[in-house]
Amino acid sequence: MKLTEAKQKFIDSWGAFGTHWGINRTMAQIHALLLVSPDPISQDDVMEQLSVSRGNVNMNIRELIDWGLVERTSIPGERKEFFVAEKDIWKVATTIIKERKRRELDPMLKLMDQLSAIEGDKKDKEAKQFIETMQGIKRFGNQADKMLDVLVKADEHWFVGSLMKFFK
Amino acid sequence: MKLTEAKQKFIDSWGAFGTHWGINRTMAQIHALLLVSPDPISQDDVMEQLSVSRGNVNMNIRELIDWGLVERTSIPGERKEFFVAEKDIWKVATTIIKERKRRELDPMLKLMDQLSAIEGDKKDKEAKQFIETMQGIKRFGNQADKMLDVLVKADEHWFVGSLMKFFK
DNA sequence: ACAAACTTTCAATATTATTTGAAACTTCAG
DNA sequence: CTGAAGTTTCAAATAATATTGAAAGTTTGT
Repeated sequence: MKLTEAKQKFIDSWGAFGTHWGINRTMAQIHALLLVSPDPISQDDVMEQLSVSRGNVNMNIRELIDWGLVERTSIPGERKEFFVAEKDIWKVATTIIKERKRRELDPMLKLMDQLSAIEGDKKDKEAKQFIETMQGIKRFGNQADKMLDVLVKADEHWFVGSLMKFFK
Repeated sequence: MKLTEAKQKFIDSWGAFGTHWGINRTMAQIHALLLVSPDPISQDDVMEQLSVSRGNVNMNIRELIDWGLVERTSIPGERKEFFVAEKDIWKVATTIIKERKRRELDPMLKLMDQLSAIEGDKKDKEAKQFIETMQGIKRFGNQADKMLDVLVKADEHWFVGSLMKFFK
């Protein structure tokens, strides 16, 4: 396979992969493009290479920056803005974990707290089952939360070295 | 909060949560409904409680069964089929992890293998960076894969006991 | 074999999510 | 201050995805 073809395939697949995880295709594709671009690229570059509109590129790059996966940068002598993606996959992954935890897991756990505090007869089968389910999710979520916290704070080498041994 | 209200809130939130993770809203809602139903329920029950069509319920229940999260069951004396969800959240989570690993992570790693085997000059900056990125993803993915394998095979008690200590 | 009860399928339709593009806004050099 | 270069916004258009519902298929009891 030739480099250009491989790049295209990576961008397409990363985009498809994203859609399975609730990330919009274009955002994932822009991320992919930036991941395989050694040098900073501009909005116009992205527009051209992915054939998407200026507005779309602008919005999605903004979101990627918001996630902490992409940075603005400038090139001396150029008026335009350029962008680069974090290339270290460990950092990319921990950033994503951190953000999704904050945006989705944490609020979900807060909700479980509310929901397991319903008023009503604990003898009622429905109520009993409901409270148990909510608490089960809460307990599990808290464990996952703790685990991910440590994971995110850990250094890659420590993780790969000590922890991976643990994971056989 | 009253039980009925709490149930509804849970179903809605589980549905919204699902959409952020690439799972369609109705499928997640049906799952939620089954999670909080102590007894098996029929397609008609789901239709009524969620106000969705028979076809929709049928398709989404089928998919939930395919994922291993829901089971068909029958009630003596009843002609209809009834359904129950796995209630143990640990099992639910490991099932989902197993399935998504198989459906998404494994194929992605296979692709990375192909893509890091491009022909071309390793001196070329673009090619070098590309190969490095692909291998980085592959390495990370393999680690995650291994870790999730152990997690999935582990027993909850072992996990919570021994491993959680490790995760401070 | 018949028909009632129930389940499945899928083309048409509705809904939701994404994308466009042109106008408004900002920045900067001269 | 002016206008060219660049960026952002967002209502409208489009595309992707999910849902409906009626017809076809299946199972079961008599």
